[in-house]
Amino acid sequence: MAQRGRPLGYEPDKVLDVAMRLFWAHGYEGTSMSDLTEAMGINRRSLYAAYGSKEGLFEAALARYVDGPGAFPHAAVEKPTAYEVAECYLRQAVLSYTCPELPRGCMTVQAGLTCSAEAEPVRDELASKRRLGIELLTKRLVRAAEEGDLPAGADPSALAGYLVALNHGFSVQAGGGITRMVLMRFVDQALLLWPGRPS
Amino acid sequence: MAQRGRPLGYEPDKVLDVAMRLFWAHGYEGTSMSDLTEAMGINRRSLYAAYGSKEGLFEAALARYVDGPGAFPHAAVEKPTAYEVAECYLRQAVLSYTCPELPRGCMTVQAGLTCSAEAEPVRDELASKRRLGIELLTKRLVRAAEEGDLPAGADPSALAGYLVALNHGFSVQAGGGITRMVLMRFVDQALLLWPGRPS
DNA sequence: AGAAATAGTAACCGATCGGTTCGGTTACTT
DNA sequence: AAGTAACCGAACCGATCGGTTACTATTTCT
Repeated sequence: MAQRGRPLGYEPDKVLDVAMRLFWAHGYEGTSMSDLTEAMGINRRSLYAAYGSKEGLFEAALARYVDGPGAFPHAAVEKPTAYEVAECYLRQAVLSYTCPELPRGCMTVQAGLTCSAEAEPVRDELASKRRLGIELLTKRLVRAAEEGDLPAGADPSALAGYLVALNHGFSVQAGGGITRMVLMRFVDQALLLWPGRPS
Repeated sequence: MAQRGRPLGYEPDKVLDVAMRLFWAHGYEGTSMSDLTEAMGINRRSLYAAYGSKEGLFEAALARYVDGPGAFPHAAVEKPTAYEVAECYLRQAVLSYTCPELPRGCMTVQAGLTCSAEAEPVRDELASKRRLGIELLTKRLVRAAEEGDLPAGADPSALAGYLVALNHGFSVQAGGGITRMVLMRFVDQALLLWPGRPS
């Protein structure tokens, strides 16, 4: 049973990528439907047929982000030692947030920290995504503590929150124009302080 | 020469405080003129007579913020040792960002990380204010290094950027609903790692 | 060939955006 | 009493907001 009716006139992955970049760079409320349809090269009606609403499109774009440019934390927690997890997490964050081909910063931070009352569901969804990041690192560092990979008495969940705070701070700074080279020096500094390292 | 004509029907400090809180909680573009006039309890005309434009009002509100709730970095850099500077800076940040009587987070982070093209001057002004925070801490830590208050070889400017990144990350997390108690544990963790401390 | 299904386009919807202008009123100084 | 300045609500500006209606175009199935 082949597909019936007129085939799509655009490539879904490509136009969703365009939407992701717009929301990432200008935020949910800072991006208008006209901005989107113009940049995506598709008609308003086609967009609504595919995603139902602006919020629906945003959710699809956000999903694409966390599965693409924002997926590096999942790679980081695969590293064999806690130090390597922290190093990979922070360095990949800075590399991603200052990639010349992408908007600056982390989409989950940049796209909607605050908003009008109408967009609160979007803001809350972003906050929820950020909390998932803390949980991901917490689980990994709890395991590290069990494996004796952290100094005795170190608090895995506090360390996870600390790393994520640094990450989000780098997003803010990258969005504000701080360069990759400078941010990487901040990372070097943080890694020098990692527990168990000579200080 | 005393004042002539009818006196102001509102208290400038109080209505500006209301505007500050609105911009802080909902961002520059997430706050409409109708939101502002309604909450401030003054007429649209009076608002334009006093501040000229929405952007003018925002600038006044932002100035009030950095001179009020956002002034704690200036107190922190007065502390006698680098460690006390860091401790005061981070703890006051978390206390301020989770104050029950105020919007969550730091206004310079929350009020406009991203925006539509029309509001770029506001976004850039906020980024500029954040850069001033890095400079303030850098100057203080350079002095600390000169005084032998930091381990030999420590990089004052990188440490400053690191502290500010943590600060901004705490703002993001506070805005996302992480509680004061939890954030303070993240601060404890960061302070345990401060260079020169036993790890 | 023709019906069914899906995607296309453009014009249009009411609501709201930031900002302005309108009289007309009120309060204080000289 | 005269003059000055700030108050008020409301109506209005063009533009844009997110979302929809009516209609046309292209494909596959029967």
